[in-house]
Amino acid sequence: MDESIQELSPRISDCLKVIYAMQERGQKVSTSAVSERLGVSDATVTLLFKDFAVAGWVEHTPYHGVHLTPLGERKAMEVIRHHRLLELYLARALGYSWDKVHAEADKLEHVISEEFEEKLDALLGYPTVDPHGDPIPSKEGVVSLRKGQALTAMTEGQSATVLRIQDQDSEKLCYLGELGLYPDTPVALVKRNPFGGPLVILVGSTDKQKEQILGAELAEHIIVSLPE
Amino acid sequence: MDESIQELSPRISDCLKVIYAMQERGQKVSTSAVSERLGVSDATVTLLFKDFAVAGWVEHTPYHGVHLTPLGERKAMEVIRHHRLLELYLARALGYSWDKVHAEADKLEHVISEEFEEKLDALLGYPTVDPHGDPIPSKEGVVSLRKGQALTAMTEGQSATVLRIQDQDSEKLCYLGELGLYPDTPVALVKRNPFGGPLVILVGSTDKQKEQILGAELAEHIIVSLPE
DNA sequence: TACTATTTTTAGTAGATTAAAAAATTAATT
DNA sequence: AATTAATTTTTTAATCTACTAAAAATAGTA
Repeated sequence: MDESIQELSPRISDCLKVIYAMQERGQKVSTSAVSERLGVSDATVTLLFKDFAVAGWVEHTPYHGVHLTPLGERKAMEVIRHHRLLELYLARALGYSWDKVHAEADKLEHVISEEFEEKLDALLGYPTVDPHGDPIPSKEGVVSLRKGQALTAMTEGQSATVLRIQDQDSEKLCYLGELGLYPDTPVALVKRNPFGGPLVILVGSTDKQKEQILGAELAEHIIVSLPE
Repeated sequence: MDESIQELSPRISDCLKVIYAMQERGQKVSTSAVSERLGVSDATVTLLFKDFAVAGWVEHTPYHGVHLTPLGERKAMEVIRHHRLLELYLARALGYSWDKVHAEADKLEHVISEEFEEKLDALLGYPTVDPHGDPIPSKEGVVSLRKGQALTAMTEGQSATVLRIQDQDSEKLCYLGELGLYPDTPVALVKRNPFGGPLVILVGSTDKQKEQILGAELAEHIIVSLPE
């Protein structure tokens, strides 16, 4: 009767996550970009795109990639909610460092029940952001997007607060942690070197600020919010 | 080079668990008995038995089933340790009722990392029994078996303590919970009716005992320890 | 128009599973 | 004991799913 996808296999939910993440950053969601991120062949992604289109999760324009439909976005939200709730739980309740939560959550998210999710949610006090500052969608699939901009877009002398880190690479996160660059940390831009050169920033609250140098590559993935 | 099984797929670890559980109860581990418990065909189990034999986990006598080698027992212990640690964690930390922990642990046990296991272990204070009274093997695969006997083997008038419940059926556990029959609960046998009839028992410590009637079928799976 | 990139299609591989056939075991009957 | 019947297990051949390499189609570009 129903030809569409019923249960979300790990591959399917991973693919949904990738599509959503790319779309969120305003990138074109092409076959090759997704295949590279998932570590599978292009052919596999083409087939996934077709299945997703049949399920009504994406609009698929052959040779031009996909973009999520409202239904697909809801599906993606379910997956991302599981993932981010788990990340926060691992960090808070089990003492995981923030650079390790992603990999563990990636495995757990495929098997936890709705009941498990609800218990986590309650235990964490119905949180709205994960350890990287990424918003946790509500049960209904609503995200409270906090407006921000890349650290690289700040003007010299400006102050702001770290909102989120859009990178899940363990080593990079580990390094940023050493610099003290966690969500909710105050930062100020001292100097931006030309030609995509490194930034000089002040990290921490005014009483114990520390000057740090940060490559533009990394800074691009640090989202900050300016005070009104 | 190495033909033997490297990573434990869910099917493989589930099969190991079933073999161990049957062997622990002194039952013959036959193809059909295992296939029924796993919900797969006999042919599948025959193939699994062969793989296990090649890996050195079981002695396989064709047409006569398998029994675990010391190596196989160690492998089974790893799987069971994961499972029982998770069960206890779900009950203690997330407030799961004891009749629900089994199903959730069954899914989680296949994906958790060694680091996750260690964090659970430490957080729970290096426990030795799970919510059903089943022993949690140590990291080295050692189980501290507490001697006991089925409730049905008690003599009338005798007192004892519930040691473990050898049943993972959610509904049965739920019912036993209503009767107050948890591990460490004192019980006394008042009367055993003939021909496998129901037992009359006293449940709870002497100040607030309650008389209950219990079918022999259920009582067979309740293991108690007699005082010295 | 021709060349390069990317994407899709096609045909086929590999792993897990099973239905059905064949073999072995067990139990019953003579 | 020998024979038959019933049961269980194993083998075989085939299916189904997820995946990919290579070929074909399409899009973008000089």
